[in-house]
Amino acid sequence: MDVPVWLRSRRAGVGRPPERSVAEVTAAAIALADREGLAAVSMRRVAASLDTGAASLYRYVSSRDDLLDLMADEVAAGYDLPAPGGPWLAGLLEVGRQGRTLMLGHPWLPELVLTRAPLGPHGVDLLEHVLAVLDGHPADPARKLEAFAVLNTMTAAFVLNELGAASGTRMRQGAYLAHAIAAGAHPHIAALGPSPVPGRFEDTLSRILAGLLDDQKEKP
Amino acid sequence: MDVPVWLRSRRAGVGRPPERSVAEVTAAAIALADREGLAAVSMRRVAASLDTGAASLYRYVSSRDDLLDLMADEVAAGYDLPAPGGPWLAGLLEVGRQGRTLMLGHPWLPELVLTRAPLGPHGVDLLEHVLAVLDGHPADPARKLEAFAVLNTMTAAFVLNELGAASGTRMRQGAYLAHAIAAGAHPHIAALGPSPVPGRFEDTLSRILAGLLDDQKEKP
DNA sequence: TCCATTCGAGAACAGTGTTCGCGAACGACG
DNA sequence: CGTCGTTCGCGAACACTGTTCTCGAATGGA
Repeated sequence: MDVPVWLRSRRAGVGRPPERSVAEVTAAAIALADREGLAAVSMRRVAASLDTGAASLYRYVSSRDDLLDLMADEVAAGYDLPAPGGPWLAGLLEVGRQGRTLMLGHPWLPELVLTRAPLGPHGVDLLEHVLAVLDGHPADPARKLEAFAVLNTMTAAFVLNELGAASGTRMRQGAYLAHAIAAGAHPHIAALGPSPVPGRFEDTLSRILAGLLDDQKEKP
Repeated sequence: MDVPVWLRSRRAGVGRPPERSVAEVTAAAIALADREGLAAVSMRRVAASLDTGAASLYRYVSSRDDLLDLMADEVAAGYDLPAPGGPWLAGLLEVGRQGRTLMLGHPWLPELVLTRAPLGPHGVDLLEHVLAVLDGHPADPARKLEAFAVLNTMTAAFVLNELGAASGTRMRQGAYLAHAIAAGAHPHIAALGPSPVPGRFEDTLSRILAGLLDDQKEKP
């Protein structure tokens, strides 16, 4: 289909009524991903967790990618957006904090956020909220949109690193780094000392957003 | 294997010599990805482009993921790193510029950079260069490492957007955005006007890096 | 000339996303 | 109640996928 997943035509009271709903399918896929990771979310496995066949899912979802988009947007329903007000940076940091919590609870989300940018209903709500937070700010609309994208991207990338450090994924790159140090020829890397760990999330995000938006010498 | 791809044991002059090399396999995979995208890089298709069977590739590469890591690092060989010197921000911006060019030439790269962080030999060289550029800078080692990660992540994310805008991928989210605007209830989004396009790459990157590193009130 | 060692690669396994087609189930209408 | 148009469920099939097993072939050093 050419049309986005979220506004496909609804039924017209005629014909056999469906036994399940898009929301149920999405919920099953999210539960499966939470339990066994994104790779386990195959049409057959999702269908099996609903006691049905893989082909049936295509009545609710037009492709696996659609299902992934639905999953991401559904999790974005978990944002608890406060009324905008107060300093804009604090408002954006709150969004980042909540995003990080959501992603830590659904470790498959960062990859989805980083590689596709589908903006379903809840994503649009989030964007609306960010724009509201930035309401009095003098920056270009384009720059505000950019700030929204940077906020999401950096949060996802940060959480991906956090999760990679928790599992042993960090070991693999660390192993080669150690080799590169031992081989000499990389003095600055060697001078770093023993694996300095990246800093706090909020501090980093705050600096980045401030650099992007808090420029006192705005273009006239 | 537990050990990274880049330092697996070399041959010992005994037995039948291999007919191909890791570099050849990597080059074939890169050529295929350039031509038909990352999804086309299957073991069978890469093998076919080398006139051999899929199983043979496992003599050079221990998994498809390994091959992807090799591809990413091989492209990173294309950086032309100048001697460090001059203002650090200009040095980092030059790295970003070159990274963007590399990624625009290999549209499958951003996804790889965003979702995995394997740091092969050329990635390590790049890190060494960035640390050299940042040599006199007073920031923590951890923050310098973070700046390196942010530089790569933001470049990849930016190029991914650029590529998505060039193809019709942008249409899909734009379509739903338009619907959200028409439905009311999102006044700030509606106030943005007709699809403001994100700003220039170097300007954005410059602001972000400056915010991250150029803080005059460093912690004592 | 052996022969340990390595390489090449066909065959097979256990999956994958997606499409087709048909029987079954339903709401509205007569 | 019976019919009818429409929709749904889903088994079967297709064209792939990554990976492993296996075994014959090739090789260079002794």
